[in-house]
Amino acid sequence: MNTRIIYIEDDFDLKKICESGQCFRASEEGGWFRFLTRGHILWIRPRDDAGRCGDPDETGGPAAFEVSCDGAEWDEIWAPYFDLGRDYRSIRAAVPEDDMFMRRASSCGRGIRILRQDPFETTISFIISQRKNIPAIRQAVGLLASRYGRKVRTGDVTAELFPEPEVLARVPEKEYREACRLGYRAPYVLCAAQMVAQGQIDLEAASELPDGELIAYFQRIRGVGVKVARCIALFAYGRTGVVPVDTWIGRVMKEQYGGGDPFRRYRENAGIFQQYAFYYAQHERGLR
DNA sequence: GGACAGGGTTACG
DNA sequence: CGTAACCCTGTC
Repeated sequence: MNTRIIYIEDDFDLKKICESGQCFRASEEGGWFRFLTRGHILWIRPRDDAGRCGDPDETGGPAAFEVSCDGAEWDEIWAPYFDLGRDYRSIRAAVPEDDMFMRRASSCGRGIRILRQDPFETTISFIISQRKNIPAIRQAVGLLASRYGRKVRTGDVTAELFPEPEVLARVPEKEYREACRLGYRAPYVLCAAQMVAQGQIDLEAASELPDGELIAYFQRIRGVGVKVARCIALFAYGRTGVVPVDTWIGRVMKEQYGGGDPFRRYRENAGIFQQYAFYYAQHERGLR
């Protein structure tokens, strides 16, 4: 594989990004991380063993990464995908002294980025996510990709891209139920794919809408409620002020803030802190 | 191997 | 506005 070296100055932790629960098809094999989006595949690994993860004082210079793509593809596809135009280090540094939970959470989640993912993939993935845990979501989304996605090849390794709306719109609901194990979500997925394929949902035009209207627009899809719509806004359209409230975040609000909303004060970065809090809550569970 | 919860949403009362 | 039902998978 032809590779080149790129440098990243800001927070950037591949493992945490994979685990952060926004993307369900990223993977790690033999030290290489694989990401997929919009017909592109990226293999990336830290150049030095520790990478940024092992930099406790945050004063180190840029971290080096080996990547499979050329410079143009990095700039056009992957830098926006990883939201590299945003300074997460400054955002973390601005947490007030009084918010100890968020100081711990953002420190623990340092390196996470809010990915700018494909809107169709994000919509389908988060419809599937309801009442599932992360391993189960990965399984279901992977099944869709392996059955209906176009294959791409890098050397002798192949991967399946996320399927096109037109393809998913023509799959019988029965097949979603029985072969893809989607259960009651089967009609939701079919409906969403059909609305996108037929242009009733315009994923391009949606990007022009303000946050509230964008969320309402996606709730027109059956099976998309406020939580999933907010996930789409945050993870596909970069609306970092939007906070999806799931059971984990709900628990944090109840147990750490007496039922109050700890995110509101962070305004346009509230969604980023939501992601730190989500990661931290999951991480704590793992350590119990 | 059974119980329980899991990145919710819809359709009822 | 609260609540049951929805289908299936991980995890203890």
